[in-house]
Amino acid sequence: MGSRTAQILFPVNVPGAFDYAVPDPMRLSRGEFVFAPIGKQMKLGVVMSLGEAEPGRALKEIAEIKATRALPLAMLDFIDWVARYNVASPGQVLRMVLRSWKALDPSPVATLYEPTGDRPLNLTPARRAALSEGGPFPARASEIAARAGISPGVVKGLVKTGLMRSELRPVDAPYPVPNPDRAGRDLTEAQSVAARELVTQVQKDRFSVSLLDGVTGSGKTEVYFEAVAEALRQGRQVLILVPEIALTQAGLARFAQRFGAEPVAWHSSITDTERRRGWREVASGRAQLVVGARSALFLPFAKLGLIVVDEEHDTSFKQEEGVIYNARDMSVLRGRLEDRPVILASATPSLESLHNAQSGRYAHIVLPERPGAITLPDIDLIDMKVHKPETGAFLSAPMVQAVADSISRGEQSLLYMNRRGYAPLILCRACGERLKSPDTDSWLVEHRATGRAVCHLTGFSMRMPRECPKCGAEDGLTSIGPGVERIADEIQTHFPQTRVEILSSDTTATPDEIKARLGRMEQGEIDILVGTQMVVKGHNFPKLTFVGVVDGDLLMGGADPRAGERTYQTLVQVAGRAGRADKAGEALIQTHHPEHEALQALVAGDRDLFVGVEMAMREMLGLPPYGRIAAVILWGPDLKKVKDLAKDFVTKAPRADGVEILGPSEAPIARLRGLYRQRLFIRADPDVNLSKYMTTWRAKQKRIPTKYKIQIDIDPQSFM
DNA sequence: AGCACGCCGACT
DNA sequence: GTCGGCGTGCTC
Repeated sequence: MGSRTAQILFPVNVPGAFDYAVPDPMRLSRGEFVFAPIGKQMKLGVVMSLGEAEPGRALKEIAEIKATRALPLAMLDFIDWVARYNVASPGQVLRMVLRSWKALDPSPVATLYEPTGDRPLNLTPARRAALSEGGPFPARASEIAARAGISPGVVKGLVKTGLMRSELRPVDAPYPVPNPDRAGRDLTEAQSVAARELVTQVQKDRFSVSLLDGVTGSGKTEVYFEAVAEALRQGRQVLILVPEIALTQAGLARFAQRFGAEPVAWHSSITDTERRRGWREVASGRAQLVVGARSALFLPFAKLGLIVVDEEHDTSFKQEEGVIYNARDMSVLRGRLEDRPVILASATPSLESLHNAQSGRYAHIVLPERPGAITLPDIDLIDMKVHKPETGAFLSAPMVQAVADSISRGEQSLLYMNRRGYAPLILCRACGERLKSPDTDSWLVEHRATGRAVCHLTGFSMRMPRECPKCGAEDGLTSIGPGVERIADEIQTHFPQTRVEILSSDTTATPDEIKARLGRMEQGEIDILVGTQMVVKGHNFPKLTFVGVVDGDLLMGGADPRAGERTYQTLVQVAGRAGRADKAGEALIQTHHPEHEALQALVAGDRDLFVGVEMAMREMLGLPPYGRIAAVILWGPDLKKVKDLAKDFVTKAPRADGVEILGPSEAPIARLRGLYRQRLFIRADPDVNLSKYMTTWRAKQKRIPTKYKIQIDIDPQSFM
């Protein structure tokens, strides 16, 4: 008779799950949480699978089953697949799933107090205050005390007199239930057709991917809301992934408006309490609507009905640290494992998704522009080789003129400059020294507002020095190049009477400040807004009619094969800010490369033109979506050792047809936080299983010193 | 991820 | 002499 075993996965970075003996009376199922001895400690792990013991192999015994809800089985598969696809250990993936350990325990309870409603007689002032000003009830004694300006002891005293009652309540209350049948906005005929198609996919009750492709103002959100409503009607849960930047109160409000209940908001900076509550409510199946950043994909949904990835092209879906993954791609994977539909929505879809739509793997649902809706502005290019600004200036004459025209019409302008601070480079005229971060190969950016020199990669900052730290020359330091602060200065000198403000993460650190500034913009209290990436999303300003892109070339060049695509996507979004219902706005883009196809397509308003040219180029080079890429970054404290490690690692590459290896070479950021970085590139034909290839490759590398790391990035988005 | 083991320098 | 620094290796 064979005894039973279980494979237990621990949330630690070991290659896989460990085998344990299941003690005889224990009833155990997959997904359950158990305590088991590992080394000298007792750890919490998850039962991945059950089996029969092979004779003659001594195994330790599982100690105990934890009394908590088991992980859904689809989640176990998902953990395994995510690990394999991204060349990570399943333990690391489990650790992402278990970000909130406390969620496995029952909710903590709090004592809440409320008035019994008995007629108060002869009350002391403190007691009267507690009853009249302590509300809303029920509440904690400390909350009532704070509101009434009394001490918590008074509240407890009222319980003794019978004027208040106390009650133990779980701290983690259920979320309000969304109502799918609240009326949404009226849909046009084209929108209804698209919505019906998506609803049909939800009703089919199995895996499918739909690319919802519609320009700004085509009502994408309203259309996918219909599919969300259908999944909610089925009593299932819906996950909507949005870029981190969209997770503001304003961003969440539209979900609350449509479904009459605040959704679960999930992102990296929610409090522990919210995280615990959200995790538990999602795991129980009670929380129905989750709006979150990429990490929400690892929540243990009990009955997932639909996943929506909004702005699917957005680069913030790529996790760049720890387990490196792309939440958009992992959404499709999860949809497949759960056998549920996935919707990818975008005004500027990624070439990967477009390719999948064209080849029929995804349903392609195209929304036409809505008549009477916000229309895209007229877009023109300014050739900076022709319209050179004066030395030290960055705005060309046509750009300044366009702002002047907008001001004279009493309208607003937006200048887009995706660089924080005043100047990206501080140079010594005397000796040529460029100010750098002490342990990182990146220039310090001058921030004039705070008088500091800042490293944008590491956060290092110092007081802006008066003399050159190298040669000591006084007043030799010069600011080279523009940032938002400098552009704001420049435009202000052109128009001293206008109200110019900056919107960047430096000038507006808190959500309240952002809200306030956007509010002033909406109210027309700002004439010219100079902003970074922060201005791109959402917000429509009715009086904004001109958008100027200060540097249309910023994203081009370098090793990034998606630079053209991202330039196009960003500029469409930025230019779209100037859209108006009654008349088209205007957008001007300053560039040194007016011939670039991304810019030409933008001017022509012809996305297909750009996509066609870009696809042809990708196909010729065998790049995504016509091939696969991976990156390897090797880093450590000693330059020579990192170089040797990289060379040695390359010699271990398995032989395979259709795989090319480039490098090793110095990474663009050659030194980061004191660590030297070398980089490899791998390009493979589409039929190569690149994840498997990289796994085999890494297995050939024996252990390396702990201070050295080999990081594998499947389908890299960042090329630094 | 922990935890132990082991090999080096600064104290009682 | 030993206390403890952290670099290295292992956990079914």
